[in-house]
Amino acid sequence: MDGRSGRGARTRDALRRSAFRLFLAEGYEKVTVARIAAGAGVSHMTFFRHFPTKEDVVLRDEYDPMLEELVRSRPADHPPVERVRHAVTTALPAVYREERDALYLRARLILRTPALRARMGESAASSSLAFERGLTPPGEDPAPAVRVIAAACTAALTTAITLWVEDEGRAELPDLVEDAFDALVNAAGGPS
Amino acid sequence: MDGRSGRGARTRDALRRSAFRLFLAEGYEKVTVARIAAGAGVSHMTFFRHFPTKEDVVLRDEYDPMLEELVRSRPADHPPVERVRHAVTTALPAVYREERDALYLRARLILRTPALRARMGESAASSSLAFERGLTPPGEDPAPAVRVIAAACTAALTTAITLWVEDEGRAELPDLVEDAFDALVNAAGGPS
DNA sequence: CTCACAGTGTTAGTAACTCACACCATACAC
DNA sequence: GTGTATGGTGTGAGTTACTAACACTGTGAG
Repeated sequence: MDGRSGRGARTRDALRRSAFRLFLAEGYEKVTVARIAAGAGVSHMTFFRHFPTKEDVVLRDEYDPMLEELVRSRPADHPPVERVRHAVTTALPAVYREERDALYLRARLILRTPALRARMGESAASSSLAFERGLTPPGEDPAPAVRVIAAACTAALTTAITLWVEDEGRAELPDLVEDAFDALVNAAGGPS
Repeated sequence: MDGRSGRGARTRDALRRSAFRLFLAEGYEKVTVARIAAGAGVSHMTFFRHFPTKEDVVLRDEYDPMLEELVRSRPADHPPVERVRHAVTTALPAVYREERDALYLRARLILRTPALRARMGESAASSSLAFERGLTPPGEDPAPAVRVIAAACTAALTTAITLWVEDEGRAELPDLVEDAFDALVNAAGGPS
């Protein structure tokens, strides 16, 4: 049981905290898994029992199920992009108010570390899957068009986060996300 | 000079061929870099001089500059998605006729190998950059909206390839790409 | 108390990658 | 020819992410 309560979850959190503390202080590459584990008072094997790879400490997040539910909860006759957009703009501000700094530092760490940036596509794919599922009635397979749209929405979201980090966090992420979805919706007809 | 002629390019190609032969026969994970190198008659160090990682033998491609040029060559007052779409639907059929099988086997290998799938986002990012550049006048920085659109087009393209492989290559990739761009363009207003 | 079991530690691997440095082949000067 | 750059390659030793096998411990149920 690798669940979310009990001793397991506590060392898991300790490992994550130890990892971020070290990564932010010294950079991802300079920190070995052994030191992360030592910082959490466990051995390197325990690290790998909780996170399949070093990259996963940073990349894994838990937002997907929430996003899927939020998308599903919008009326099915609304345009799919709007369903996704509404889900995101509903969920984001709450998270954003609570953990803006942590969110920014994490995004910056990912985008500035080649090894992490390289594996970002995987997180994106998993968000995309959540959108696909939210847009599809339970039991059915997502239609090809739905998969394209889900992937495009994910691309918009990822681009917004990238712009946020390039801007060094001065702009407000929810605004950038709004702009990104606007750009996506206007893509077909609008001028360059 | 790691260019495209001379002894360097020859061993580079030999390494790529050796790698694909072994990967397709035994699977990506079972094959070590040392064996790839041996198959090309060189040492493992030579492998890493030509490809920074094992994954790069499969993931690196050379289409980006061509795509950028094709996008740029379309009139700048056309909608950006159409410029990208035209570039892709122009370039793809030629490549497709010549190397359909190689293309399919490569795509399948990537999508079915976790380590390669995980790093697909990196290739996607590089195609996206090519689109951004093609959509932006030289010397200028790509506008945020352009970056969203480029990323969305890349997502459409990637989704089409994924569907092609899931379909086991029965459908024609150019058709799937057309459908994916249709879905993208109709995303804003169309029904679910 | 005992038993079950999840969580952890130890040890010993494999394989991807890096570094330092020496070697060789082609090419061009003289 | 002989020298001499230079790009490509080999050797060998090292670091680190990750895996496998197996033994240990603490906690909770009966």
